[in-house]
Amino acid sequence: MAGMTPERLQAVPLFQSLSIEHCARLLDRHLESSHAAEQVIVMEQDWGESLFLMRRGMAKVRTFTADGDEVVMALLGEGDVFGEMAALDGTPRSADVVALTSLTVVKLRAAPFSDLLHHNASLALALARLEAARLRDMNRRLSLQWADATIRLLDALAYLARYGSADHDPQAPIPPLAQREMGVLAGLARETASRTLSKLRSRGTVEERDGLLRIVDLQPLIKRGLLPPPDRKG
Amino acid sequence: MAGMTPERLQAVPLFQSLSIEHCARLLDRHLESSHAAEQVIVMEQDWGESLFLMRRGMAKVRTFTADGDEVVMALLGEGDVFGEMAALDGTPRSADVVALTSLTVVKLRAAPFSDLLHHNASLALALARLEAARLRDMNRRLSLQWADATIRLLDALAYLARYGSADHDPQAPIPPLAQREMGVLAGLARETASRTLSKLRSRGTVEERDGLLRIVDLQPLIKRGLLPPPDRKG
DNA sequence: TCTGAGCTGTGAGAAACATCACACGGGTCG
DNA sequence: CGACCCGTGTGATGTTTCTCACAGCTCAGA
Repeated sequence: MAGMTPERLQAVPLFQSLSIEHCARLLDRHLESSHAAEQVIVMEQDWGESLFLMRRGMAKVRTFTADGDEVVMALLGEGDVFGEMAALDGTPRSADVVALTSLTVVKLRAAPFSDLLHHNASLALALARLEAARLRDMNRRLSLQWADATIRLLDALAYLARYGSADHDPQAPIPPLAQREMGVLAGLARETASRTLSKLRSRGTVEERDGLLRIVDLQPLIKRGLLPPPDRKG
Repeated sequence: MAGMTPERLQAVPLFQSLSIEHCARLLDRHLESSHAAEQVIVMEQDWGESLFLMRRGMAKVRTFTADGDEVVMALLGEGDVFGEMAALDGTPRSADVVALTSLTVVKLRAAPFSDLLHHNASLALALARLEAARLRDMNRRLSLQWADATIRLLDALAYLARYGSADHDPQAPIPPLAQREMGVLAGLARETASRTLSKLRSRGTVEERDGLLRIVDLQPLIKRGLLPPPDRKG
């Protein structure tokens, strides 16, 4: 994949309202780097100076609770921007970002972004919309607290599928992850994830082909309002 | 309490960057209304046309899961703005707002707010910051999924205290709520909330005076990173 | 080819909560 | 005043999930 260009930056939803010149300014002294799965990309102390753009691949934002349990706060996929909250209000963040697949990220300087935010209402508005979308997603995840293991795992799989595919398709094939990863994402013990996955497979709700998992039947999620009903395009 | 004025609107954090004239414009044809505890203030279908400001009191934003369990997505206190997400992107919201205490809200028209957002970078930026702050709060609540009943309830109480007091003090006295309410907020059955509350009382972690609950010992929350350590002001 | 590490499947038991059930007490409204 | 409603405390029991334990498998490297 070729390097980052202002045109490619402008294609990112958050930056769509910016001129090419502004995009070029944001790319001043940027860094592009690739990482293997399981590598830690951003650590706690790195937040604040930079803004990141996922160029390719998938990652998770995670923290640990006081007693050492891992909590996944969000997934990041192609085109996602992160680190913008620290740039917004300077609050140090107690989370780090870890690659789930091999991936490429672009690291931008926070200062010019911050400057632009103060002068460009469209950019600030796009950012507010982005945060609002994330908030909606969190609301959805919060309501999963009351769901059983089956739904939680299925939702986690759909979540992985959406962030793993460029078009956010919940039925896209899911990159091979250890059951421990899926468990953490769904808030389940590894053993429970294993048993639940077997059940989903035997029911035909999910399917494994060439080592890739795919959700066959989205109905259980749609019924619970965890996914919008499928588009009926004319 | 007297009616709403542009000056009072400007005192709200979100609107601090606006001129008095702009604030006055936002107040064009606003409505102010009072509600008793447990009244539904905004219903699902009301979202989108209006922007709301909590003038006095406390409310909850709630939904129901597919199998009828209530989920509290957020609390709202004095000075909080809500309904802004629907105004931002027009997405209908599947939640309603219910008074927890007697309260007063101001209903503003979404259109002038939306106009202003497109032209005023400071306002849009303030909104983005607001959403980011809410996102942080949600991250915190998500990590509670792994905590036991005691911590969950204690956190819910601190949450109530902060939104019930003007200065966001987690040790402020908590308005009298039914155990069912506390349970819902903490994600616990009513009986579990009752038993857990007894335990907290007998341990001296919380205290009841004049029918008001108050958290005496914040340490359990601070230890788990659910509250920032107390300020040491000079 | 052997070895060890890490992942997976699965059983058995423990733990934490939910659920059901019911007694008690304080209001309110006839 | 008495019947009733609603909230509370608390026992008993049920369910779900976690935890511990272990065996089989695959793959990388000596």
